[in-house]
Amino acid sequence: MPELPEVELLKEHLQEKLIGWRIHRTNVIKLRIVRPESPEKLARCVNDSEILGIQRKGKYLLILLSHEKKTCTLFIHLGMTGRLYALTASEQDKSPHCKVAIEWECDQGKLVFQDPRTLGRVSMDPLSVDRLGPDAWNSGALSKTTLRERLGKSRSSIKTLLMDQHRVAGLGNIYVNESLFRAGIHPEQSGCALSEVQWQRLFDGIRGALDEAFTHGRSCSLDWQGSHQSDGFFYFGSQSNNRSKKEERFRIYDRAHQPCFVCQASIEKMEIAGRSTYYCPRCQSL
DNA sequence: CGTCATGTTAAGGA
DNA sequence: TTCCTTAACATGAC
Repeated sequence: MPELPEVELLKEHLQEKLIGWRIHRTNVIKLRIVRPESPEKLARCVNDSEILGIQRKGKYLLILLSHEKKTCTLFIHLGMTGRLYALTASEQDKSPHCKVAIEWECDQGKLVFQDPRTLGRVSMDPLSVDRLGPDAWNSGALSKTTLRERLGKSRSSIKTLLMDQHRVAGLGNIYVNESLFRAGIHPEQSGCALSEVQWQRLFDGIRGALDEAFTHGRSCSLDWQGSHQSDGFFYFGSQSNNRSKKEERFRIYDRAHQPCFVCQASIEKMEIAGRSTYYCPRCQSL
């Protein structure tokens, strides 16, 4: 369920749980997840290695491994429906054992990757991550100026540009909608038409949308035992126990025909780049 | 039954 | 070259 905030919180969660775990076996159940190399090669590189660290870039999770005195990195993308969680030995009977795509058996427990739609990916190939633009949350990487430099020369719509991971990494459909609403910018506005004031507002809008998602996400338990089983390590979903939280979380996303929280105008929905786009016609006029 | 879905990539056309 | 749309992937929620 991942855009940048969900992956960031997952990273923090796994950092506390998974560092030092030793992988001894890799079970690839859904072969498609491992690309472009073969599942066999993945298993050779990962088995008998120790987890040294966990990082995030854009929507990718990076697992740093030590394997026979060398280091290597596992690149994990959760796609649309991927979930990753670690179960200690005493927690393993709580695992649902269904929809599992990959399992890593470790001395200390089990690392499980579930992905019903198999849009996610596990890879040793750094190419996709190398091609990402600056991370949207890393303030050393993204500033008002980098935003203008990377998006301001194109005539494409600002929404399309923000969705492009090669320009800025980490924002997806939800947080692009949220960021543009906060910035008061119409999603169809062309990148090269934004004013200096609008770049600043967009930068602040992105920071604000992500920051609020972190705050909200940290208030939700990611603990397996305390959560609904089918949504254990993520808080975004359509579970009934999440619905009220979802309404609190999003100011514009999925609120078509509802009143804008700022001006009460009816929120409109349109399609841009094949994705649902929500905006307030009054707060985000062209 | 039909519609929509947090993502990425390739293909084809203007 | 740039930029757009569409389809594909495979499944679940409603």
